[in-house]
Amino acid sequence: MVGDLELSLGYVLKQVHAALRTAMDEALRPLDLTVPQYACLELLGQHPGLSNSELARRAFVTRQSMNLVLRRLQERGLLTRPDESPHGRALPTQLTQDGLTTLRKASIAVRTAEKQLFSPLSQEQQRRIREDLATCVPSSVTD
Amino acid sequence: MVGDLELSLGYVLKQVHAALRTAMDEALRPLDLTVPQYACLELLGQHPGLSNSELARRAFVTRQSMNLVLRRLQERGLLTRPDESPHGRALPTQLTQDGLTTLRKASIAVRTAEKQLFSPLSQEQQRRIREDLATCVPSSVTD
DNA sequence: CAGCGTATGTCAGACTACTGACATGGAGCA
DNA sequence: TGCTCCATGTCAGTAGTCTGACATACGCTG
Repeated sequence: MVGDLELSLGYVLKQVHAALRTAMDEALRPLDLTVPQYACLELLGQHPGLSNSELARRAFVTRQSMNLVLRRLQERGLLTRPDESPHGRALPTQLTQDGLTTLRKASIAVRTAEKQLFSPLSQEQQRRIREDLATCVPSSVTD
Repeated sequence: MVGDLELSLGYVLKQVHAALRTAMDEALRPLDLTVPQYACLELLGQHPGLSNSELARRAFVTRQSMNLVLRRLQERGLLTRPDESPHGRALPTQLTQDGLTTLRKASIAVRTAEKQLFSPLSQEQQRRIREDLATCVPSSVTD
């Protein structure tokens, strides 16, 4: 009993997260992409050569789940993985030209949806929330 | 390409949400409760007599999913549903004494975990974030 | 050099949540 | 009254994610 659920930061966080998820789903549907798939592309766009495990950590899913995501995207020709590992067992992943093109479209769609969701807030408010919330994230994820 | 993912409010939101989810899972495990089950109990604690569909909406899952949650909790004797509907088809749900007891323990555990997660933020910062984020939530959910 | 611990990729099984569908009960209206 | 529309509860099938497990590859250390 938190008194009132609306007064719980956790509950409000969940509300906004759910709304964001729905908005992203709708924005990505025309591109035939799921949210995890988009997350994978976006991560690879900013950090080319990331391994399956690294992608999984940053997308907040397990290695096994990300593995399936990678396979689907590879079958669609959006990314490539080497057959042999250059070092250790990690297989560095790269976006293809098609992958980059799809990412650009998806990124615009998602950013538009996100922008609309947070439109009630000023840029200053958004910046403040982002910075404040970032301090709550364990640094192990940020590196 | 958002420039930098860390600068995307959506990504930070997802990070914090994932951290909260993990913290809640760990806090609830000793009580043998999942997050959706806890959400169900908490909602019933604050709004006794809520129907399956109402619970589903407020917990951000489908009616079908919430239906399974209710059954499990009913089998465990934490809540009761009437065999016949007093009005329409909606079956108003009530917590049992055991349900209330469990809810109290769970609520404390969750609140403690939540408190720790947001400990880097002052009360004033938490209040501000909560109010700001609340303005982004479609009012249809809040009613 | 051999052994241990750790990290990665992958396979298999179980579980959870979702989509689609159907029947039932009420409210609103011609 | 009879009809439509909507909300609810529930059943079945599907897809996604997780846990558990195993083999492999590297770094460290005695």
